[in-house]
Amino acid sequence: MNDTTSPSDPALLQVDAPHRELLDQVLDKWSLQVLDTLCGRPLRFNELRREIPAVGQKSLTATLRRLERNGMVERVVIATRPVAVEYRITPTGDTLNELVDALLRWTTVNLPDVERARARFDDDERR
Amino acid sequence: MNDTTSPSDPALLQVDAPHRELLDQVLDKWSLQVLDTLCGRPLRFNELRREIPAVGQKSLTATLRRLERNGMVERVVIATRPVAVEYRITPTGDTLNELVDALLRWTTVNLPDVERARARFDDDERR
DNA sequence: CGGTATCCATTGCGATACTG
DNA sequence: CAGTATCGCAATGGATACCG
Repeated sequence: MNDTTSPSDPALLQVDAPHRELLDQVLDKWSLQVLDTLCGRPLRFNELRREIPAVGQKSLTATLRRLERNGMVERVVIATRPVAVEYRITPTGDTLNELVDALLRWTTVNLPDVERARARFDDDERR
Repeated sequence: MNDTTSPSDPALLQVDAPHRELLDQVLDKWSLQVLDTLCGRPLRFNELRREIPAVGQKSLTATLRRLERNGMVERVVIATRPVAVEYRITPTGDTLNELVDALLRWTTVNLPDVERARARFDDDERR
């Protein structure tokens, strides 16, 4: 109806397209939570772990490195002893986070519909 | 600055939350492309395969079933012989697709920044 | 504290063969 | 045509141990 949302070029979503690769690197399993948790206040590595209890150390490190490489978070080393490391979201990361919030709002709005659809589907499968 | 985008409740993104589970089921590797390809015109199973060459038969079937179960696409069986099956996006699926387009626009806008960030990161790693 | 290195179980997914 | 079934490999990611 409104066509402010229309690019929809399927080519950009193909697995080898750079646009798609970026989405994969930045919307993966843990990135959503890291981005959202980091939004507003910077956190240290272990603080972040506590905020996201389900993530393993290895995965969190990998996620942070990937987000840093893509310019979504900034890694700040504070040279105390032992070292402290602070992660903070970048302006670009913030714009991404707004879209993540939009996704979250979408789930909130549509979850009831979805659950009805699931119930119908599972019921039809039974017979 | 504008707070029309602010729910940002981290709990909703936790791995076990229903909101998060929905996102996972509907934004996975192949769903984005299927949704986008189906947007506008319904397609048959093999037409869809041709539109998304990289997807295997098994994965496409699984993706379509999942999307159907969540009410994002509708599966219409046309009783010819041999049978024809048509997949079409639902109104709910359409609202999701608009968000996918927003993500795509985001990558288009930010890809230059991202590539600079990557170059800087990779360069710093070298030394 | 903030990681890296290693091992190992699970999962994802393509290729292939077969069916109503 | 539109799937289902089975196999096998590669990658994901958790658990654990160790380090500057």
